[in-house]
Amino acid sequence: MPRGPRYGWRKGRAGPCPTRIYRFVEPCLLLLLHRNAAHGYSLLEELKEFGFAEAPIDPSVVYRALRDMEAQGLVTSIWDTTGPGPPRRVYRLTAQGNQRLAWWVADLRETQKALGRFLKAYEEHMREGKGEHH
Amino acid sequence: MPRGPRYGWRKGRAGPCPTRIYRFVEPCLLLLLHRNAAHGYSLLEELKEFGFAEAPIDPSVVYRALRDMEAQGLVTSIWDTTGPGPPRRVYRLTAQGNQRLAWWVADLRETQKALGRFLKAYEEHMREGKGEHH
DNA sequence: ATCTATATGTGCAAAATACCATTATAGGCA
DNA sequence: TGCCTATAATGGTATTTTGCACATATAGAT
Repeated sequence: MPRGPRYGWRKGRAGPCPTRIYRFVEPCLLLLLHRNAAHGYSLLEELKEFGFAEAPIDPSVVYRALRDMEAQGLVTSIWDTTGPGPPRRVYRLTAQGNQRLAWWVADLRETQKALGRFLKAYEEHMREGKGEHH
Repeated sequence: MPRGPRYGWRKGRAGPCPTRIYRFVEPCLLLLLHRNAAHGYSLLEELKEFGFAEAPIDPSVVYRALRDMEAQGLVTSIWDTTGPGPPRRVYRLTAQGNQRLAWWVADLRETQKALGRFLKAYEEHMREGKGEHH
């Protein structure tokens, strides 16, 4: 709802899609690749499972994330020229990527707790103060 | 734990403190000011309640957030020269700030849900696949 | 006189993201 | 053939948020 130069980024968006969490695409991609090797374009579709359907993510963000992750050794890629259409870069998770996913999960669980603390504090305050501020 | 140029921002920090959530200081400040009018330096202490103790926030972030919020009409400020030490800028919530807080709460509840979906997907996948990736 | 706590700021660089545009392959169709 | 669409990957750049270092000022304590 709020407007102004800070909300949202450009086009009435509430924030970075969809969770307001820094680099949230990375853990999502790691989890998807833990399930199966895949190429960027198909991952773009699979991401919708995590809320990237309501607030669609830009393809460039996904492709860049994948290349960054490869530079960090979290994934490896090979070109797949079989099948029709342009060649696809198929990514596969590494052992390092597996560790990074575990690290992300621990980190996101902390984030969830902090979020819970804030919302609980809000609700308790509102129960007492009846929504009025002085 | 992970290293590399992307983790953390500068000094082994995991991310923007402490929740990995964009602009998380703003809703925290709005809630604190909903409870009571206060000045920046005291808010800096009160923020620890929301997890800014383990990963201390830089004062400049708080002061900047307060001035930005004033520019947006979410808070008003007056100089308080009574009492010892340098003058303090005391902030008070406006009706708009009250609305913005409600908006933030709704937004953060969505974030919490998305986070829950991701963590649930992770746990379910791990229960089936026994942590091994192909 | 110097040190510390209180209190508020400024300037700058790094990182994440949105938005826009480009390149390329292949199939369908008028 | 020429045009359109889907698939697939990538590059450039402005905006936003944040971290970090630094500057300034008042007042009490040693």
